[in-house]
Amino acid sequence: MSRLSPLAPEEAKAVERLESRQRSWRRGAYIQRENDQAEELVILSEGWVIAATLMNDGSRQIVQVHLPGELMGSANLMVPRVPMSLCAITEVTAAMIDRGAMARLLADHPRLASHLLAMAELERLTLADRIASLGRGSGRARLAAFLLDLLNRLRRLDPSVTDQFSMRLTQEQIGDATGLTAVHVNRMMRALVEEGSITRDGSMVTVLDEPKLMRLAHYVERETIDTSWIPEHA
Amino acid sequence: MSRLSPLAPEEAKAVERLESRQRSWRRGAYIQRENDQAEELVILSEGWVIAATLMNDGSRQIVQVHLPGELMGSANLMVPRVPMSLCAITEVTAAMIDRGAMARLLADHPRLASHLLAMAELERLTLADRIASLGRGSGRARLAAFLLDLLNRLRRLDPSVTDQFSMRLTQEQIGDATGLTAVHVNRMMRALVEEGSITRDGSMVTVLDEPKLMRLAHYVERETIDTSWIPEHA
DNA sequence: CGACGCATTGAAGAGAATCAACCGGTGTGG
DNA sequence: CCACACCGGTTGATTCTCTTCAATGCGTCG
Repeated sequence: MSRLSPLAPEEAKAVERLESRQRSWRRGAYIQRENDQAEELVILSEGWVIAATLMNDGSRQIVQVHLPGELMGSANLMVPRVPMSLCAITEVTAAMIDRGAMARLLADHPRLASHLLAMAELERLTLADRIASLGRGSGRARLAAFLLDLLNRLRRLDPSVTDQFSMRLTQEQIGDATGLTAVHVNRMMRALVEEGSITRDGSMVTVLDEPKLMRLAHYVERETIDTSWIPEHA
Repeated sequence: MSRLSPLAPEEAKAVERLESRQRSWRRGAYIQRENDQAEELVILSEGWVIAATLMNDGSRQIVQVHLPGELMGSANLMVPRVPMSLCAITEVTAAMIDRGAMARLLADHPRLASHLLAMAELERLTLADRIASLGRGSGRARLAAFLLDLLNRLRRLDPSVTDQFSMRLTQEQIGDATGLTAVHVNRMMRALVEEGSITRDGSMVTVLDEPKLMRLAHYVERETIDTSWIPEHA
């Protein structure tokens, strides 16, 4: 959260207290299941988590891939049932935050609502970009957008990341995220390799021609967010 | 906004003052253009507006259809450039809200940030549903979901709406929203008519078999939002 | 060793895009 | 007032992307 705009010391302390209740999950475990009673929000500290919804024909759509540091299930604050399953796709540790505790936090530190608002708006933009990618855009384009999104978010997380990262999703999961079948993901991945955009070595993906990928994906780099509108701390 | 949770009188007054600067646009006019300097948010009072982004291959993706009462371009508060064009598809009147005025409003009435947060989260859920619809789901399913979404939102807006509404988008625009071509929208629309799910008369669309449409669309009715977490007004 | 998860590859089929033409209504300028 | 252009909807024929079904290989783990 502090990446957006500095917190006052007592705000930071209050947030930290919330994060004390850490738990861990192994690969494949569900952190929250769709339609469960929504009691808690989750802050991801280690590992990758997917937010997905199951459709009544058995297919699955992965709506987001969460990386460490992100707040997950923020809608749980205000809906009675969990809208999307959260599933650990690697070893995961995360902090569970009670819905009531979150409400108290906002009551005690009203300025934090603005921070959450900024995060929510940012994610809304990301989702809008994903809608554009899914609605228009070939399989190759969707895949390119998906890879670039992951790469850029990992860069923000760890500045030592340059042009490669370890893909922690199976091709089946990539398909569920991009709206393709696993088979087609495989073929498109291969196509990206053959045209020289990327290379692969095991789970490692290296981006060779980023401008080309960006063009292919219609990728828009979202500019840094302006936080000057967040009220000053008293 | 007050539909979510009652506002204190002085909050309501402050919000109303913001909405005083009304303007109107004719069909087809742009209210905001992608990449413009982001100076203002917009509250829609009359008419329909689409939020769309243009891709570099010339195709367009409509991310949202805005109905009266909605806050549009809320991201403009925090990004330097308008992320998505707002285009009037009917006669439109709306209130322009200066970004600075919005910031002052949040500073003076910090509780309102919670309200905005609730609205943002709600829209995030809507966008997530749209992602699921676009990612998985045939043309018919996407179209069904699109129609049901509009119908249900119009119902919330005007309780006298039961099973029909006037579709204000052209088939080309429906295609841009559902990720299909205009031609295919036409065929799928026709298919929905032939299977007895809907009928059409001019721009009027009547839903004949709503349960069937909902099954087809994997439609999930989002439950009412819980606002008990919003801090009490002092 | 055998089961299983995951990546890979081939062949066939379905769904959607593309290209092209036509139609009715509406507006508009001569 | 009419001719014409234009927009939006409709339809047919063709092409292509992606899915589906099926089989194989490879590494890991019990």
